[in-house]
Amino acid sequence: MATKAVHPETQRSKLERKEQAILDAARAIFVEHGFDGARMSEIARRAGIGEGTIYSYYESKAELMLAVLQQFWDVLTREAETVMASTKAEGFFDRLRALAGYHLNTVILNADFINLSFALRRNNSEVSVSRDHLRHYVAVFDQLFRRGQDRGELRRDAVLWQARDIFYGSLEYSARSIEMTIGEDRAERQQGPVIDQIVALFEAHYGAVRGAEAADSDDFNRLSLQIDQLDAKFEALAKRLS
Amino acid sequence: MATKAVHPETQRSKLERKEQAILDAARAIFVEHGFDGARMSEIARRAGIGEGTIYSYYESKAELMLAVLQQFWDVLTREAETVMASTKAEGFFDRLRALAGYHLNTVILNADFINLSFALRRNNSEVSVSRDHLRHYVAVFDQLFRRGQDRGELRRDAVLWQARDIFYGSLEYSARSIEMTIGEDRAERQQGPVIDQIVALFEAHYGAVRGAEAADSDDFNRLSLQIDQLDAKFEALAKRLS
Amino acid sequence: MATKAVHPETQRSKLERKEQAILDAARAIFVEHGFDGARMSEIARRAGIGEGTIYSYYESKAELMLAVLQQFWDVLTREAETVMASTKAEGFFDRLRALAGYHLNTVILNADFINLSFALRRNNSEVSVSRDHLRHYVAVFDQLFRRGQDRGELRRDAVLWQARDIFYGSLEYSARSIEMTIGEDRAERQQGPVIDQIVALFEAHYGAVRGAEAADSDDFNRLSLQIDQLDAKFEALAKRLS
Amino acid sequence: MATKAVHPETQRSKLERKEQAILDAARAIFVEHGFDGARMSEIARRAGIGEGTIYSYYESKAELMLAVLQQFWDVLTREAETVMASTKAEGFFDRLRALAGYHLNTVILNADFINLSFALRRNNSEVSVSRDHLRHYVAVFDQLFRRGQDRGELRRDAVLWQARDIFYGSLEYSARSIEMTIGEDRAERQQGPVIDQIVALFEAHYGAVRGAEAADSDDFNRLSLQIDQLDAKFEALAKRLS
DNA sequence: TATGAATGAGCTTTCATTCAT
DNA sequence: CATGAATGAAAGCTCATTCAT
Repeated sequence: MATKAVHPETQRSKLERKEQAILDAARAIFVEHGFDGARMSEIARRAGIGEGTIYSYYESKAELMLAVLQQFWDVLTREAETVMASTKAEGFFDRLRALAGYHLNTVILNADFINLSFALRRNNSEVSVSRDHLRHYVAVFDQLFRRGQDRGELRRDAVLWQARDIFYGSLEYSARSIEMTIGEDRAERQQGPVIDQIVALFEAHYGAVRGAEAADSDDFNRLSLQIDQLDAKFEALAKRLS
Repeated sequence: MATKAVHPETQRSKLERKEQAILDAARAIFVEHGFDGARMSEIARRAGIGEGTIYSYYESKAELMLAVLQQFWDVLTREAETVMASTKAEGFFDRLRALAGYHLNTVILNADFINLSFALRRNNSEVSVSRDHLRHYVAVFDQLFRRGQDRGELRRDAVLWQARDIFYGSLEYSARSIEMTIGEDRAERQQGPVIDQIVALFEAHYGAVRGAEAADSDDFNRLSLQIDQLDAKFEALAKRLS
Repeated sequence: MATKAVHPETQRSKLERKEQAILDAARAIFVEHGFDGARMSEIARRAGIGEGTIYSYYESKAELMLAVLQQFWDVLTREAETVMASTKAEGFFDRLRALAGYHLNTVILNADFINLSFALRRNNSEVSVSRDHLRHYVAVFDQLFRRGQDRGELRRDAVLWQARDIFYGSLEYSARSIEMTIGEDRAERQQGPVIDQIVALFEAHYGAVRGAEAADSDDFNRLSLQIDQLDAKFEALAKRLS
Repeated sequence: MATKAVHPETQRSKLERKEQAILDAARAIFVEHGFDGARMSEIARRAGIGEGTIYSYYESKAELMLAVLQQFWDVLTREAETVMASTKAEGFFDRLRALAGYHLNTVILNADFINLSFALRRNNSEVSVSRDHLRHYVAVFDQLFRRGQDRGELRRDAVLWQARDIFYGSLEYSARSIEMTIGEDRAERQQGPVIDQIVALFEAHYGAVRGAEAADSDDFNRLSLQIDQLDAKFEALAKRLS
């Protein structure tokens, strides 16, 4: 009886293992040679299967690439969400630090593939990654940022997409610098200062005005408040329209 | 005698014109189809010459690509230097604003080619751009930043490469967002807020701690920024309505 | 006991049913896509069996094709013989009419397969139909013709193979014309005139020279033929009008 | 000066020679292995050129096949017309004999290619010969036959397409028989009797009733005349409608 | 015996590069 | 130098056939 139950299980898991082997091999070869430069035969050899076998899993080279991209971004998104979920700190900047840490590390480790991923967005019409993957991934930041605004830790007038570009743009360029500057092993040591920098920058720029020294509100502050209120009205309007 | 002197001049300029035609055609085709997707025959046709002729200027497709990249970054660097040279303002943040404006605009206009340029860094071993081009280009920022520190406008403890990554990373990601969000013509309007944002961010984070006399200016700047943000939201709203 | 006796019977018939399913599926697919265009996997799917199973019945694609051809011509021959056996008329021309009717109808119904069958004779060395099938099939005509000569209904000096070629050649080309000209359902109506034509032609050309008593019949036949022709023209006219 | 005039001439004729070499090689290989079985590399080798060169003359294998078919039928049609034009005899049956002789000989010599040509009509959707080639070719017969009717040598009530099928069908089957029966060299000797046969057959069956013995018109003939008149009316009607 | 996943030889087609003119 | 016809290596993909289950 057990045999009967286990058998299909084994079959399926074997297929899944093979499929994953193909994906892994494909990713490695794609990263190494780019999409056009990668040869299906080499992917097959690396996956330890025959050339034709790939085509019973994926209809074409382009579709294989798509599957690799899909899985990559799915995993990334899930991990980022896990990191957020398992961060105990409640404050925005602590959580931002956690996210920045995860992202920077990930970008450094997967720099080549992320680069390839972006490159395909432009050139290759058939493999163009649906931007949804990326959008889904950065949604983690978006959620965190909005929550920070709701909690009063961040300025109400901050524009989300600008903050997002600053966050991810800075981190990605920093990742490249870290990669380039150093060999592989010391890369981690450099990440601390970069993250501190980014978080500090967000604190300085996007942090809500706090404490007494800011409280000696004069005309300027009143104006600022009025603008904030206007801003809130806008947001409400925008929401009603969408 | 004049003839003898002029003739080679004409010859040379004719050759140079042809070479430039090849480079222009190559860049257009490379951008449109990527490196592997571009056909030498199409480049030749676009340049108005025979297929074989290209090979008397460049030894191979890879070398042609290299030449295109070379020229592109050289022009960019020279333009950036010109922008800096022709900016009359002496203060760091004003000059930074000028540089940011130039860079953002350039990145938006040449987004596809810059992307291709980066893509080749990884994938294609034979066309990998020597990083020197880029290093040369960002030297403009480096020089500006160091001068800011020397003049006492920036904190002495700021780490140059981190600041540089934040500057270029933020701008590049913002450029992508602007591109994606908007059609072509209104892109310029969006650039203002983004630049304000970046400059304000540098001011807040890297600006040397100053006395009370700067407070007024600070408040003004913050208000200005808030208004800019509102403006950006307006634009977005207007777009959604159209 | 009954079980024991019946069981192998069932087994055998099951196998035979499966084999026939393969042959039927193969014929359909071969006709639809030609020999090279047909895929074994599609034949298997259509036969409702696994891909590999075909190979326990036929060693290769070529052999399967051969079996299909074999069966096809065997069935044709057997049917033609049955038609001859069940024709009560004794006179040559009546029997010829019966054979012509059967052949024309068969060729129309199996036009595509017969075409494929002929095509393979030339092209594909491994599937070349042994000409014996065909020879066996046309033997029905040969026998009939010789009997006609023996009975004194046909000229003694007629050359058998020439007559045979005229008979089958005319019918096959007529079948093509009928196919092309008309949709499917009305094809049968057109067959009458064609058969009349051929039979009349054999009568006029191969018929033994007879006495006056045949003259009446001859005239009748000619009138009948003329009317048939008119009928054919009617049909054509009717079609053009619809 | 001569050089200038001759040079392009040479160029063009060289290209044309190469193109013809490709067509010849293609025809040979297609005949030998069928459309699917033929390899482009073998065609190239036989034409004495590189593999890729074919593709600067024909876009694909299918198009090459089409060109071969095109040329083949064009040549055949032109030759048949030439034969008809150079036949001095005016009588229908003499001219028919000339056409039959040409056709039979041609079919024997090109049997394999004609077979392939027919085979493609069914199977291969992309190479299906437009039936216009064939229609154009048989138009020679059609014209001849109609002229025979006009001249009163042939029955008015004869149906053209039936006569055509009998003519070409008989000849083609006869050609096959001749081929099969004999080696190559003696084939010609066999052609005489076959042609005599066919012409005699047309004379007996389609020849207009002549001479006095047919003139003792009785009721039958009157009926026949009436039918002929009916037929003429029909023809007029059909013409008015088209 | 039946299955269908796996195989890999072999196909057409593309295109950077060469070279006779 | 300029040309573009010719080249042929190389790649993606198909499918008859095999074989472990």
